[in-house]
Amino acid sequence: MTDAKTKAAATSAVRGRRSASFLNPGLVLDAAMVIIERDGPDALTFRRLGIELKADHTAVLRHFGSKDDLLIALADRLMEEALASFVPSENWRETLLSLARRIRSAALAHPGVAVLVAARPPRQAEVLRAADAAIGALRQAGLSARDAAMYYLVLADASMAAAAYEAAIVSLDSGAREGDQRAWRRQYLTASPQKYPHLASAAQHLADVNDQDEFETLIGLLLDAVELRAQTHTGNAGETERGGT
Amino acid sequence: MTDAKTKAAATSAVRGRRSASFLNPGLVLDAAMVIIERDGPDALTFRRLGIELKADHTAVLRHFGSKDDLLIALADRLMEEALASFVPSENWRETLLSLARRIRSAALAHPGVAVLVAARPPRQAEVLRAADAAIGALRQAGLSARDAAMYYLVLADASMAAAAYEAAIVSLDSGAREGDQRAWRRQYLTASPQKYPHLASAAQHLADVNDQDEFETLIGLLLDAVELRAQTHTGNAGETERGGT
DNA sequence: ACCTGAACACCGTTCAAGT
DNA sequence: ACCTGAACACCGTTCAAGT
Repeated sequence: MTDAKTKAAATSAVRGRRSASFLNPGLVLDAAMVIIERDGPDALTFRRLGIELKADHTAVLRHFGSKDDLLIALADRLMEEALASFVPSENWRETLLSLARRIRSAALAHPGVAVLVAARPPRQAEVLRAADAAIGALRQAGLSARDAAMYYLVLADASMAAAAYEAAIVSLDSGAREGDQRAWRRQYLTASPQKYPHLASAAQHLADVNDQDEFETLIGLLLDAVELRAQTHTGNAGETERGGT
Repeated sequence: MTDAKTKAAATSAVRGRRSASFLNPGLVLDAAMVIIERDGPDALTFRRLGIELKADHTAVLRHFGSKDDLLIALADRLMEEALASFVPSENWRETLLSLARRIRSAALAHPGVAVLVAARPPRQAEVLRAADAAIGALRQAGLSARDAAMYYLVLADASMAAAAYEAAIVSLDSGAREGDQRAWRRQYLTASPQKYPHLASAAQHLADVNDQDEFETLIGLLLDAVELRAQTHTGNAGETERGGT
């Protein structure tokens, strides 16, 4: 890192120019985040990047081979931002809850980026650290290595999927989002109590739920069930009773 | 419906032509589904629709005002397909499990469509019927109307989000998907056991998990936790102990 | 009432040319 | 070693014109 910077500075000094290149991957990613958060995910184009960076729109291709490469790099940056300040707690539930909340916060802080990159697994050391902490927490709860692996995947993917889903709705242009929301509320609030008695009796409660409560409830339910299974297995004999593969 | 068809037939008879219009919304949606499943979600363009329908690419705009309108109609069709054959079971867990599985099956049968439309709530009577059955199942489990509303949303959105997440990964062009998969597996299978002891001990188990087992585990955990809370509340006094609003 | 086709303002990516 | 700018093969959407 420092080495590369030094070398770049030396090169430009030798050439007697301000710099050999005024663009670098970090600057491109900064500009990409700015564009997405300011103008939405659809606004991320090479031509807009060119304007933002005051360079020709094809110059970016010297640092990222394609738009897909740019998206993968954005995924890494988002995950790094989500997990950099994470520290495992002594309490295993706290550890897992903190990870889930960090994923959601990062996705909602940059919904446009989250929508673009949710399906791309990051290639980032931070993720290994978080995965290790999460699996450790599940072992601490009393689960076998195999169960811990499965429940880690369920928790991680459920958090990612729920966060991306919320981000996708937030990322719709506000016109479409409000139209959708209004249409759906109207539909269940005015549903026939004869045809849909259960829906009608719960309709007002449905309208009252907010997204954060829903996410917290989702994670809370999953952790409750994990805790229940960990206790059951411990109570049985410290081994799962299901047969091997 | 029949009325409109009759009128259209009469018009073409009067005109002495084969038909007043050879395009209609149903034909356009059929063609859109064919294109997406055959060539991927990015291939859904008006020009490709024009070729598929043997019409000018702007003719579609006579039936759907914009591409967004087309996507909303596709969302409706996908949800209708998922829920049309659904019948509630006497067992509340079966009812909820069946709904979750139907959502996943529909999304994986048409992953390209699912990716495009996951964030758009459908405006479809089938969804009201399913929501009523799901909330009824939760009441049957012993939950209050408010808890049933919350848990319905959690279950429905978790199913949708997980199905859309899986569909998004399936929809990546196979080159990108395999590269992602390989990179991520390699990362945790070769992770340093000193730095990441818990991850290293669970790595082989992580590699063995398949997507369907993961989805079933997710829904199983959620239903277990819902059952646990329903029992707890019933045991207390038939009322939740938390304060109002 | 529906379809056509030209046109407009955009895309990502390639490639020869500059410095 | 990096940037430029023309070019190519695409997009969604509009609009005057046909039948």
